[in-house]
Amino acid sequence: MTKELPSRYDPKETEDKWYAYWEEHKYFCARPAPGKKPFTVVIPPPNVTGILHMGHALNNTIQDILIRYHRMRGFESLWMPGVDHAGIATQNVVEKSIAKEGLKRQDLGREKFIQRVWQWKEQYGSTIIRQLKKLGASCDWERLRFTMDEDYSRAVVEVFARLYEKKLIYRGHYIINWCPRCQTALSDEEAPHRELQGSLYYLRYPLEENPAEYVVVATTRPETMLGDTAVAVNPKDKRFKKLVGKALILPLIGRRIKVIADSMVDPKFGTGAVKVTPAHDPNDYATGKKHGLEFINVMHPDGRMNENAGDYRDMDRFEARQVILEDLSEKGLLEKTEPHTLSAGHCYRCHTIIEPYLSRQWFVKMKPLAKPAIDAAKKGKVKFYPRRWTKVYLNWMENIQDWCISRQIWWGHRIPVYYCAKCAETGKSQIPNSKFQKKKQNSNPKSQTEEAGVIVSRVRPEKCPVCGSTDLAQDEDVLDTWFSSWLWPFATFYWPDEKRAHADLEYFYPTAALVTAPEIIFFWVARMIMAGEEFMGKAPFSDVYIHGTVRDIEGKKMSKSLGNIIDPLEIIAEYGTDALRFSLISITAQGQDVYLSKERFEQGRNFANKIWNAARFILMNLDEQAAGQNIAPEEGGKKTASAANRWIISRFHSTAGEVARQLDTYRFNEAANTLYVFFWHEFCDWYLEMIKQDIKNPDNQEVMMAVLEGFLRCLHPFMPFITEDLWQRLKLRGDTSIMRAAWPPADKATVDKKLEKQFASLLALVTHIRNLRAWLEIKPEQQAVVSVYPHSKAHAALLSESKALVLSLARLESAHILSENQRPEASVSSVAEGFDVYLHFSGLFDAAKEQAKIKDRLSGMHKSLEAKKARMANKEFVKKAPAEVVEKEKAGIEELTNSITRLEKMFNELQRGA
RNA sequence: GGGCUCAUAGCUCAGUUGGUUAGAGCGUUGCGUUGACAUCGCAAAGGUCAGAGGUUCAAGUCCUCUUGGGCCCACCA
Repeated sequence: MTKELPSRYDPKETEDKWYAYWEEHKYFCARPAPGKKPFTVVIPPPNVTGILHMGHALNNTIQDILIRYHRMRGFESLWMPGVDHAGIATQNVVEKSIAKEGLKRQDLGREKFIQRVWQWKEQYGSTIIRQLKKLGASCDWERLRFTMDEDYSRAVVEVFARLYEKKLIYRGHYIINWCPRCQTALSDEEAPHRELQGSLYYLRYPLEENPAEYVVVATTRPETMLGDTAVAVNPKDKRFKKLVGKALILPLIGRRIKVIADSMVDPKFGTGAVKVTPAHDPNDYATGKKHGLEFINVMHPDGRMNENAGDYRDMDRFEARQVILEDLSEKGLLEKTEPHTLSAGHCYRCHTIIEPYLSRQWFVKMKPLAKPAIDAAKKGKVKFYPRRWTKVYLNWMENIQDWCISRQIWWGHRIPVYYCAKCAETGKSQIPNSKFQKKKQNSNPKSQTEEAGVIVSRVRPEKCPVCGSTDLAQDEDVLDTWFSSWLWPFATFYWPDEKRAHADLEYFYPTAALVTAPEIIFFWVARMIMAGEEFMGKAPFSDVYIHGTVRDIEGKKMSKSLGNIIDPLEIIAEYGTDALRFSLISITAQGQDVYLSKERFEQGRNFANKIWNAARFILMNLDEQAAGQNIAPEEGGKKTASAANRWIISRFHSTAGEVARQLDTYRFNEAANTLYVFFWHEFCDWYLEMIKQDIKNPDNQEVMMAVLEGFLRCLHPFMPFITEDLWQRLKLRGDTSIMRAAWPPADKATVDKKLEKQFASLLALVTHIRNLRAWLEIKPEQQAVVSVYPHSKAHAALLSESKALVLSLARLESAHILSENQRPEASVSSVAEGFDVYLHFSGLFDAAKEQAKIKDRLSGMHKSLEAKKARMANKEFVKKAPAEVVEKEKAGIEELTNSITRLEKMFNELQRGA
């Protein structure tokens, strides 16, 4: 079995091979298992147009670690994968692709266009899945879901119908966020505000009775003045008191508009007089409703001015702005222009400035849905990691606005609403069909009334249930993509199809943890909690882990347009998947953004190589007899006698326990770091170096192998490929894959803290000797001689047991053990914790230099000792600090005093000698 | 306007619920030994934990303020 390995780890040799092996053996599959606890994670479904970026890489590595870790801990671990149809994004991509053929979607028509989208999906839609597999994601691929699948769509329609029946969905004319480029309505979340450098324009509106007088209004969007139907002032504003009720002539259009009084106007802003455009501003809309103003829409859906815009008709909104300003200026009606920073909504898909636009849309009434979801977070049924996101979540939930869910695009779930032309004409409404609905209606007669001719149906109705007409037309709009995503944790289990869903949904829902980025909290996390509470009666997950945003080294978000992208697939090709995963994880502190540069991945690659070479070394030196033994560190610890072996076994278990604790609390970077330090520095730099010269010793054989094997299991969730590969080469245990092996159990019996501490002092002794050697420039090949005086019997015992180790680690010919008051001639001295050490040295060296060195150390030690003494002298400290801490201080004083005494003695001896 | 977050070694960052002389990676300096690894080893230098005040026996860690970055939310036309 001991085959010669190359001296460098080559990820390309292992990754695809082992991934195929795992898939073939169905190790990723999870099925309800009685007696086993489930551990479920649903993937944040990437967009079907997605290609793997660093954000995905981080997000999915975290999930994979959780899943693999829990799988090894004996949970039935399910990672549910899937892809999101991403309405607007996908439609945009396909529109771009047909544009190459000179086609617009309108040229194809709805049906053909949607066919093209499906074609596109068949061709490119699995890219992201392939890439996730490259990343090592251990999803149960047999369950792969797509939000536009027939089953999934059924859930979407069901949810729409239920909410409509509960009167939580309604249709209405409101100001919504409109993207003139995508030509669709957007929810508030889809139109994030960005700051802009703009101007505040002061416009003069002449009085009807005396055109020489005017009211000055300030605006940032002068083109909307074409739709003005009033000017508002604050009723308490003395400046305008006499103008209220008077008429103004709207310039350029010539419309007669009134001056109205409304307390919402801030007299301190601008001129104190506000133009009111009820069809193009949410505030003005409210004012318009309140005062019964006219709503005049002046824009086409594509952002050009419409027939109400007079001479500006068909100009783009920004072009119209310029021309209007010129025209006003010409007429002397542009008083002044001031620079002004404003914030405006931007389309989250195409970044176009959105237009507040009056249109008829479908909405979800959110307040009733939010309530249980707020409770869930407040009662700790849903916990955020880091905790601070709870506040962000609650703040949003408590101020939640109704959700605009209709989109004027073609790719998505078509709204399950049908209109009966005949009923609309005659004004008959759909007959309420559920008892619940009736009750609600009665108890709240003011709730919205049924609209005539509107039929909401789970299946396409043959004829109108009211009048029997077959003249039915389905709503042209589709639903917001997030209206399907919010059902993800249960719709993926075939809800509401009870037959199909039952066993899985029962077993795997609610899920354990959701892993996502902060910008998704409102879009998705909050809404999933609401949907879970509403339709399942339970929050969909108990933990939400929010990781940081991946940024470039300057802190900028990675984006194509900035050209600062680091492509994870490139990193995989260059450094390997394990390196990518490990490096990403080790720099991802809980809740902090990740600042990334390519060099960061060297650390991961180097670590993989280090592991590879340590394993190579062990395999090369393994006796046939020891090979194939079924030894785990769990068992190995009790058998072995040598201090070094007991030490490394104890350290291994301490490490495993610590890593488990860190993973259980989502401290991934700390877990990665703990494993790194243990393996590299303790296992390789110290332990393997210790046993090197006695490597054929059966105890050593057993322990080095056992610790390596156990370590590989601990590391597997982080670096799945190299760990599997080496584990297979060791073949120590009966399992067929490291994935099937158990995470090392936390066995406190094998952890010996006292031994660990004592052993550390032995290692410190070695470091001291090496330090002296380096200081005296003793060549490595030159074997030195030391004399050591141990401060206690325990130290003496440990030293004599492990003398051989010290000799080889410090490259010594011999080490004499001294009794008190012996100082060898021609030596240079130092004091380690628990030992005086004298390095025999007959060459030239400067005693003064040595003294200076000792003095330097002494001053540091004195400072520390004084601090400790002061603490112990403080009665409050002794009284109030925990006994453990006081004990520690006491021991520290003793130790320090001892060391100081020893050092001072040396110092004085040197003084005398000089 | 409200909220969150960051400031620790030359650089990039860790540092659990306060508790030895504050850590890592990279970089720097010196030395490299019987072939696991130069993608390596050994040793070393380098920090008044942004500033000021407070709470506490004890503060990098908790509180307040200041300075300077970043982010999110909000209907200032």
